[in-house]
Amino acid sequence: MSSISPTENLLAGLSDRQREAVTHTDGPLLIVAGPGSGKTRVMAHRVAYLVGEKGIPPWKILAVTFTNKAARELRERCENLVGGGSNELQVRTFHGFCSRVLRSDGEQVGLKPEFTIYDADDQAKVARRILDQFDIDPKQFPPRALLSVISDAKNNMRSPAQLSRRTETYRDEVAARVYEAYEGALQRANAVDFDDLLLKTYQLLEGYPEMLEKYQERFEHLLVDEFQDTNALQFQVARLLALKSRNICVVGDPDQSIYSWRHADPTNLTDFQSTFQNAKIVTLDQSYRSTQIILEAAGSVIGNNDGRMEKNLWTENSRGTRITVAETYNEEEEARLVLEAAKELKNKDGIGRNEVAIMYRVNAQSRAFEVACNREGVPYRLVGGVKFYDRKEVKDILSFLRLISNPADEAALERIINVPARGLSAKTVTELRTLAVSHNVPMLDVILDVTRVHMGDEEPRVYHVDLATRALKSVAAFGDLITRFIEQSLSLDTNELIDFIVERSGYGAMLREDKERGEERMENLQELKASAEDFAGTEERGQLTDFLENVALVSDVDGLQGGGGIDPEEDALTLITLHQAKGLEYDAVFLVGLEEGMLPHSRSVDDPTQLEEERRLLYVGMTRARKRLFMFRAFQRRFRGQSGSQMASRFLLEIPDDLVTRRDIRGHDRVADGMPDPMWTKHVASTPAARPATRSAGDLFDPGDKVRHKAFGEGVVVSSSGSGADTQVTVAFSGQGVKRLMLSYAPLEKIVEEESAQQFDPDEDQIEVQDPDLFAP
DNA sequence: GGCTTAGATATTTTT
DNA sequence: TATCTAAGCC
Repeated sequence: MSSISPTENLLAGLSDRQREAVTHTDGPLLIVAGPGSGKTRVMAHRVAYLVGEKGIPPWKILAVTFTNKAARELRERCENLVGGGSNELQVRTFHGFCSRVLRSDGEQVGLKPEFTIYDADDQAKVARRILDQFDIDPKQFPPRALLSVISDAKNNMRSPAQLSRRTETYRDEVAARVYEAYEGALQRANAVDFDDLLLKTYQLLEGYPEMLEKYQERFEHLLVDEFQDTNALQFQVARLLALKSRNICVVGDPDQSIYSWRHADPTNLTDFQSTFQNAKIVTLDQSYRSTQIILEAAGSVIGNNDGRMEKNLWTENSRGTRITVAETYNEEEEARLVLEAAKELKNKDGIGRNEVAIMYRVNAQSRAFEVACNREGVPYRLVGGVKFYDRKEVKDILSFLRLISNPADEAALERIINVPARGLSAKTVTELRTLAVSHNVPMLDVILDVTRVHMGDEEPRVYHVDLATRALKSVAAFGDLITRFIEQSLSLDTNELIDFIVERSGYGAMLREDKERGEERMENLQELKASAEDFAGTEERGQLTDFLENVALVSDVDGLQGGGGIDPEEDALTLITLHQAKGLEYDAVFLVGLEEGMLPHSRSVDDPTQLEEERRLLYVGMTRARKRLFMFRAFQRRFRGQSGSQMASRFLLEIPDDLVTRRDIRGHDRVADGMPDPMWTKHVASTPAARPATRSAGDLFDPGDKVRHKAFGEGVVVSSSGSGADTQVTVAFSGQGVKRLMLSYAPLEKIVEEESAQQFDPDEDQIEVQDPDLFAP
């Protein structure tokens, strides 16, 4: 314990606003925290203040975050401030907290304590099976889409019956039927999906007053992080917990709400204020992170969103360097130039690779950067990618564990019933399943019934299984295998159990057969074993459930790096999606792919609401940067094997010119070169007079000219912009709509008089300035 | 029962 | 381009 007064110590380095947020401990509090305003710091100090100054026991404080990473970080910072006893502090993710509640009190809502948490894969499998049963064509009703309707329903707290009552289309009706069957399947499997964790917790608190009281008594203070990304259910759970004490503190930034597609509902911020009347509002708008220029630019972009909770970020940091906006030819060059710039940052500005991130809208964009990094020998860290627990072999062995822990877990059973192959065909499995469904018992019960008789039990079978002797034999063998596993699970630590399963199930033998990837897969299983060792030593069945819960809820396993894992110490560039970048910061940030269709994403452009979310996404990206920000755009991009060219992102036009340095393909300052800048050329017809005097290929296409394109047929030029190789031509094709084409790539013919025309070679990289006379009749 | 192949399909994904 | 699924074949 420090000799200085704890409070003095705690509040010392805080701004007035931050201090206000930390010390307002009675009643509801809303902290609107801009990027880089020190919100984690405030939350940690608040907890420390509650414990140290207000004498609240740590176990009576519940802090909920969205990610495990955020939870870990907050916990660590609290522990540093609070010291002893802080390990009883409840810092959890929403789902982690709910899971905890349901493990101890879930019986009330129909859950046994060993319930399984189904992941997206399991859900899809359940849905597909139901479609099969109902004889619904999965092409017409993709399982994903149905699951999304189900998820919507759950998030609106609607039961299958309620959903079916408000169906409007045939699709809704199908969804309602599938929903009902889906719920039945999960119920039978003693399983929940992620939405259920929240929904069932809500139902528990809402429907059982003694439960509500218990948890309200337990948690005197509640903190909720990233409040702008909470969904309706999460808000309801938080609301119920805090209804009595009213000691609830939520922290969020509506401008960083980027998960509405996952039911996040930013109106929770206003709902919060009406639910908890007289909530104090503290706005943290001083950034300790970014330069003035970066903040100004980000501010002017986000300023284009309507109905915002106005908030002007400011900083005492230096003005900083202008934002570099660069345009490249294609994604390859984009990658090359980004790496070049990163190298320069390292050499000239002393910004190491660890402090540099490349951020993009969609995962597929990482590819060009990976290729370039590999070619140049630049180490990189790819965030995301195939997760360790998503690997096939890991999932397979986990399914054995799940089945052992929860014998009703049907998704697990079906995954491994015939892996490795043990003579249980799809037909056999269907027979077993049908029987199980009709008797409303877990499939494993039927299997074990067959096994029992097969092993010589005199008593006749309970279920009438209509299968050939050979199949029955296979079923019995499998049942026997699982029985042994369950027996072993009572005395073995989970890591030992994994060994036992791998060997006895034949999985190990199967991997040893596989010359190509077997070794690698076996190594992954060794890693799985290693991760289970952390849980060893406690009561066996409990440790198995804990381990499985951890696997289900804690997807980002650090220490379990798997493939592509890079030593955290290594000086490597970070490749990351904009979504994943939330909450992180780097000295230098490269935002790439700033084109219409990419950012904003093409699926968002015709919905103003979604468009605003795209803008927030860019805002999040921009505000990750401490010192330097680069924004890249490619003229042409290969996407799904096809290349096409897009206009520059509209968002680029929202950044004031005086905050920006523009560079062209060759890295030249465009303005200095006196070149017209296609990126800033608005998409309107240019008058001949506005074009540069120099004759170039671009001038060959004037508005009104007739042209022919290999794929699109004949059309009329609407406008052209840029010059030389950079020329873009907009053409209205009959029946094909208006297309924007890169002259140097588009196989575009000009129709002069009758048939005389010039064809540009689409494979030519650079187009030479053509003599216009060539086109004379 | 498992392998090969054609055909379709394609944001973001904290849990 | 890559990835997945269903169907087709041995």
